[in-house]
Amino acid sequence: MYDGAAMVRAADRPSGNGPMTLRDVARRVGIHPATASRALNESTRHLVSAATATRVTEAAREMGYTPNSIARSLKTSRSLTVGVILPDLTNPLFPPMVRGIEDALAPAGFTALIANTDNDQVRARSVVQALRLRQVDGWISAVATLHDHLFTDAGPPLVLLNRQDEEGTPAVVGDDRGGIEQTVDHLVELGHRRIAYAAGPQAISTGSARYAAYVAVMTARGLSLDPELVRFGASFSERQGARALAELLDAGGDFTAVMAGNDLMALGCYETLAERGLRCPEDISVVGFNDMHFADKFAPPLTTVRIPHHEMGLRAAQQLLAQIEGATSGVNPIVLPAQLVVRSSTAAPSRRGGRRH
Amino acid sequence: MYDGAAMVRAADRPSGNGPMTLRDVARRVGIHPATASRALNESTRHLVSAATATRVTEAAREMGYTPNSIARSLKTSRSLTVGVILPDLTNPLFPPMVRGIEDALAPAGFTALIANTDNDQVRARSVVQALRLRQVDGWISAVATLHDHLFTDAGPPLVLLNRQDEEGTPAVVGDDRGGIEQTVDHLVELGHRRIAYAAGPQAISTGSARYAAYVAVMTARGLSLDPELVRFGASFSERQGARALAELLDAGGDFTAVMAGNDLMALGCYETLAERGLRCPEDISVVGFNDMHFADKFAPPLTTVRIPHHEMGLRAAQQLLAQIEGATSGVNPIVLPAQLVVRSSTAAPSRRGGRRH
DNA sequence: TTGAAAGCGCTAACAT
DNA sequence: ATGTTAGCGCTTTCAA
Repeated sequence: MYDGAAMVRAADRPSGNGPMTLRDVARRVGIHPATASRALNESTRHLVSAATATRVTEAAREMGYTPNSIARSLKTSRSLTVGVILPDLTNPLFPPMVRGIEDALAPAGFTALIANTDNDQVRARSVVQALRLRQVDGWISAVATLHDHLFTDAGPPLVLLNRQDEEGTPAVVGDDRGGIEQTVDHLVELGHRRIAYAAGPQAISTGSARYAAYVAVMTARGLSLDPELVRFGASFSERQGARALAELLDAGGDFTAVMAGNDLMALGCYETLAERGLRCPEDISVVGFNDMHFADKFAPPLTTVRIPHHEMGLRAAQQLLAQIEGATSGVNPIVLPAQLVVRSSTAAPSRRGGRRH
Repeated sequence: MYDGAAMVRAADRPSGNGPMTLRDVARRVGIHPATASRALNESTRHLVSAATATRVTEAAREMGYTPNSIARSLKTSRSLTVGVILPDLTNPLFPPMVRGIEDALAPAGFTALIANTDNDQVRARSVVQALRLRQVDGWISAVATLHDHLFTDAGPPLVLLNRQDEEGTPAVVGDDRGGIEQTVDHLVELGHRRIAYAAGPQAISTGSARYAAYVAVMTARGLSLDPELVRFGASFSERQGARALAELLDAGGDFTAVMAGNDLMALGCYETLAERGLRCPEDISVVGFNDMHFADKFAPPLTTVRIPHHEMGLRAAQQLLAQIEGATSGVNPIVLPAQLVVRSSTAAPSRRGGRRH
């Protein structure tokens, strides 16, 4: 029989003097640690008599016992952690997604380990490595670069967030096509016909998807697709947005509205317009993408496409949890609806039918 | 002798089929796992012959061995993780701090576990509990509420970030007093005399510290401290900033400038001004605090006090690491310099010597 | 300098 | 329904 039938030394801490351990609880109740373990775990509680179950839970509570998750992980080889790889936490796009991820993970007892790559391949490798050492049970990645194989070598499951790859990796994305459609239609309704596109980097899936959507929708609406109406940014940044619009203006495409790859690029467009003495929206309308935090606070408040960031994080985490549980991925990718938010950066083109610079 | 003298079965994986283990490496080299452990760990490498050291490191690299940090943690009772408690990740104040924390932690092999409290006491308890279960080796807390005792029960060390308590807990903060001083002097130089204060919540240390600094500096400069020049917000939010300024205007204090508790509140002030048909800075100058991301993009670009967010995170993490190593805390709190950034939300008061509403 | 043995705290297979 | 046994992978005395 287990040695602790008669017990309770001073302060219920028969063993050492560290934190409470399962043995301590078991000894207090006069049972075997394994039984205590069964009583304390939801999934095995039914293996134990109701009476002992309550006695154990009670004792654990009284003694302030908290299970050692490290020991549990070692035994079960599950860390109950998920690695979340982000290009840049300071981009306001991501915090709401992180919140969504945490909200989905917490009820399942999982914790997110957040890591920034800083848009740097080298740093990306090192953070992934660091998290791999921590034995994460799964990955959520929002890093930008296509075709990376950081995770694929037979590691734990991966879900992509706000991006897709070409190998059918499970992914949760916003409806880029729908957002662009609404944007073009909004501009057309205002009277715009020549609509320029300051595209994001084409190596990033959202960049290429949105550009493809622009091409498709413009074509479908019978609008001009002149090459001088499109310029590409090398990254989703203000600087690249500013540069792209500057090039568009220099190309003389004679447009009355410009759609930017995302909100940061739209902000860059604002800068270029200011530099050139052009007004938004009077001279040129600007539309962003993402409806990031504070998009309504800029000058002028930005018309942009809202994608449900929080829900995207939520769904990505749920999808990942399902895979960790062994589910095979269902519909893929999961596409969440986009919604145009009209603010003050778009208006009917000026009477003169074009801008001057 | 250890059983693995003759070894190397297929694929160097004599043991099961999971990931490489220390035993596998040892077996490959023909030594005892303990020796391999010593060879692989920086701090014990000197206990082992240079020859074996290289052979082991070599083998480990070739075999793609990565140590199981869970097992290591169980043995050493150190998780090499730090819990970071934030009120709200979506507040642009925090991502740069998080980056600073990560930058300090990574070289030491530590990982940050980020948790949001959402400004909610209940949620705070639950996230702290969740991280406690993960056996974090230390805490960094930027949560707002004073006098909370979430951590104090003899747990691992705690460093406060961007806040202080009254018990001398190690803390890293910005120089609120210096920032306010520069702000007041800037406004005075522009010609302002009646300067209102839309204060942050006084239960939060930054809120009360900045308000106290306002009182002290105004007094020192011989400026009016009329009660109708001060209103308090219940939180550091746009809504509360808007409300505070509305109340100030209604109180008729006849001021020409308003200092806000932080940038978010300053943004709220913008809203109220717009609602009342007042212009910034022509009618009323506005100053924020923090120089958060995009403060330069608002309408008008916000004059505000920059505090070194990244460095604050860095220093907090360094301080924490030192304590984890057993160091006793040195100078406390660590106060990092603030710097007024003048943009376009401040200007000389209008000729008429006051605002009208 | 290396090997042997023990054990961190927990859970799971097996036995009763 | 409960106890026994073993072991997750590692580090750390202790001995040789």
